[in-house]
Amino acid sequence: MTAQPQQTPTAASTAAFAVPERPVLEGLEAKWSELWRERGTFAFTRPARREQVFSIDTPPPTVSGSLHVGHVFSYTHTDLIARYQRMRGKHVFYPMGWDDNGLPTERRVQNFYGVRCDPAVPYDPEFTAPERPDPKRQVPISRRNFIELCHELTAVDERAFEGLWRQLGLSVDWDTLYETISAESQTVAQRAFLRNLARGEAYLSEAPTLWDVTFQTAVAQAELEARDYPGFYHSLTFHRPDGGGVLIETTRPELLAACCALIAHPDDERYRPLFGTTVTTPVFGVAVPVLAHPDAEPDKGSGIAMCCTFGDLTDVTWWRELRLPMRTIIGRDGRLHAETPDWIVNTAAYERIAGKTTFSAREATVAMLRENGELVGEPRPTTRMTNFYEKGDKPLEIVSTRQWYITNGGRDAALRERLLARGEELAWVPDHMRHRYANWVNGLNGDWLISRQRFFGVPFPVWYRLDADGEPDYAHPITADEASLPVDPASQCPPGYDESQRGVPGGFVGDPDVMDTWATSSLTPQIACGWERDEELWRLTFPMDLAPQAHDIIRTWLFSRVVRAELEHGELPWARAAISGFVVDPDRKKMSKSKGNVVVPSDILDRFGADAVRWRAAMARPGMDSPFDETQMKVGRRLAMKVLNASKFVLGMGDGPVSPDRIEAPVDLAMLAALRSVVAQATDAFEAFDYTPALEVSEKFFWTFCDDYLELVKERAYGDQGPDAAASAQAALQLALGVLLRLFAPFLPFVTEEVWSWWRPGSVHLAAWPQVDELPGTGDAALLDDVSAALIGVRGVKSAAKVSMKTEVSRARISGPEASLARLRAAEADLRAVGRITAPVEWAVGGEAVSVDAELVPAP
RNA sequence: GGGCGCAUAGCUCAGUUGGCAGAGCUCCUCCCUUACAAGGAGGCGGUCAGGAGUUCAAGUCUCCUUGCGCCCACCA
Repeated sequence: MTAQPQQTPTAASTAAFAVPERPVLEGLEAKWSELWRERGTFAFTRPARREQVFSIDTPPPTVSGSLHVGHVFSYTHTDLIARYQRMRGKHVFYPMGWDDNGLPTERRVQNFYGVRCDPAVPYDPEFTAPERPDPKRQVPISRRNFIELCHELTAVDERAFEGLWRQLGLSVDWDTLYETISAESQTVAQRAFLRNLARGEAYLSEAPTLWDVTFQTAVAQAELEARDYPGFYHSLTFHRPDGGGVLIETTRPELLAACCALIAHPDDERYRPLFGTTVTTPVFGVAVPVLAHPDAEPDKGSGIAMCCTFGDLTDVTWWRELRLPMRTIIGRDGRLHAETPDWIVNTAAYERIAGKTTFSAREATVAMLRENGELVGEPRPTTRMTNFYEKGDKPLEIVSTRQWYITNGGRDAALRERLLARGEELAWVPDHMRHRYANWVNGLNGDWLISRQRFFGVPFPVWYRLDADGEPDYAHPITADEASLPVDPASQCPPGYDESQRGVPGGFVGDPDVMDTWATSSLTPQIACGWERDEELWRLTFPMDLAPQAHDIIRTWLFSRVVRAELEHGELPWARAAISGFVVDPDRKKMSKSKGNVVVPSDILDRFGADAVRWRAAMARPGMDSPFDETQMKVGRRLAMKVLNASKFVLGMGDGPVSPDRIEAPVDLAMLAALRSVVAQATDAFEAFDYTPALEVSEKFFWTFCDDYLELVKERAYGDQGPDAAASAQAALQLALGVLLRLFAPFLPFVTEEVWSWWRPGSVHLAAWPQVDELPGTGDAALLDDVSAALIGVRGVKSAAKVSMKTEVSRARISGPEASLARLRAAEADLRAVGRITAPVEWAVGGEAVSVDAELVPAP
């Protein structure tokens, strides 16, 4: 934001209002965001009853990422609702959170400082990060040093985020800021976990797990992303006892050493005779059974597949349902085990792939197949969909590991039904988004894996007893007392033990893992609303009113919060979810850093101003994707500027406030009657959480107000028709402006606040949302339409003649339906003034619409 | 393959219960007018994706087709 000279509110000579000589948009963000902070304008104050509160479960942005224009839009959408509810008199509980824990932060710290966490390295209190980080050669540092760097960098990132949100004008209460890595959040996450554990909803299980070899951690189903991945089909020959061969096709020949069966469909005539027999694998000579399973697809490949532990999720199904042996060859680092497994017959062959990456092992295996004549034909290129961790760039492997899970209905039909029912109970804006939730819940294939083999996160508050051989007893974890939370089992002892017993037989060991980020952020309602920390706050804010977010995280954040609230409280965490669309590039593609089409939000805020950007955001309806287009920002900026100028004009005439009792002119009453309808429509739209029509209807009125009404009454307001006529116009103008500023306040918070400060006490954002009854209803709104039509007619004549609008009209005849003419007669004086019509208007009944015929005074 | 959404002016989008096709931007013409030239006024611009049906009447309701987007599934 560029520093701007303060606008000096110099009172105009004739007006009582503090209207600046030349109002400008520049500097309003800096001025008002600072004043709102000083005055605590958006501070949450606690009322007596829950119904007086409107509470919002703000998405905590990942501070290790960068905010893009899509964030700006969706956070603006929430702010529109927040500001409306506040003006409706609600105590708006609108916290901000920073999601700073977890793998994204670790990754950013690694890249930013050129370090990596190595738990084996001792803590170095003197450590300073490398001056010139080399991303290729990351310096190994201790866990504690690493976590310190995470805190250091997130603090910097969070200041930048806060600055952007203040510039955008989000009306959050910064005193209720939370961080997902804070001690308080850790306490909530650990407490909720211990409750889950006690109720049997959390459990430890050794099972095949989706594994990212780069980050060396397990990942959850919700974090998968299927991508196209190139590969090759290889045809391999397995050997039958009778000397014949069985042809199978695979894209992953490096898993041949992990093969534990061949599998075909039970009805497949080609392979029926083989079921129950044994074949031997090529290269490694391992005997494996030929089995039947309905998941085998006869028309895929050769119709018979090799099952390995594990190539894909189908392998896992077969392994589990057919009770096959576990033959793991890929380690957590993505390399093949260095030691030759005991099931391998041809050990010399395995030694040629031992310790290699999957890529090298594939080449070596194919070479051996070729040498043996067991490769049929040549590998054929193909592209298939492969699962990746959404933040990773290598395909996921499946390895058997011990992990913590939380039940989510993926393996429990009854729980799944309960969660589906919650999705139905929830109000969705827009409504069709509920299908995405149901779609996801119905597609779950397992419980929620929450443990990550990482460092910067919430530790599991459990320890394991070590038996006489030093083996952990995973079946009976020692849990922390709730009163002791948050705990770090890596540095604190379980109850009844001391530090000398750590890691020794008969002693204990702490759980080494941390919870996934989503496991903490699934508890944002509990964190923000003070669950078991602040009973009064909890009672006033939970369940919350609104869960705003974009549609990409319905399956993660939205669903996981429903799960945790259902398990812990047996109810929805909020009444309503409001789903924002994405900002896409002009080609309708999702914006992403890798495509280089990301628009930097601070840039557009600096160039167009926050009100203009917010205006554009508000034009994107809930759930609708919206292409980025700079020209649209200019329209918002023009509106903000118009508000400034029109307000200056309205407040600059006369001698200050004029009582609404003075309003008598039919034109004035007509304008106010039309505004009544605008207020009603805008209110209805906001009540349905549909902010776009609220803006559209207000804006449409405002432009007519400026272009027609303001022009029409200008001369009268200056006093050309006497003091009473002037008073009527001035009072109507002031009354309308007071309403319009409040209608625009949620959308254009800076410019409306600026104008409000010229003539009204307090903040427009704490003023009451306009009511229909504030405006007189005695006028005939149709008069305004007739006047607009007549004005367009007069202007049309002048425009067609290509003369100035100041050109005098010597004779004007207005024709139209009788009712319209009757209304227009009441405005004749104003019409003649704005149209520079020198003679009385001639009225001619006829036609369905108002039209104007005029003779112009020739230029001298 | 399953689910959801979208298709209206060159572009971005409105279009309530079926009742004369709209706005803004762009473009063209004009006007430096005492709130506003980062402005104002006027105008050009449509086979409502295609087809069938219901109806006095369909952009709107029903069915089909096509195209686009998103989510999920899809590693033999």
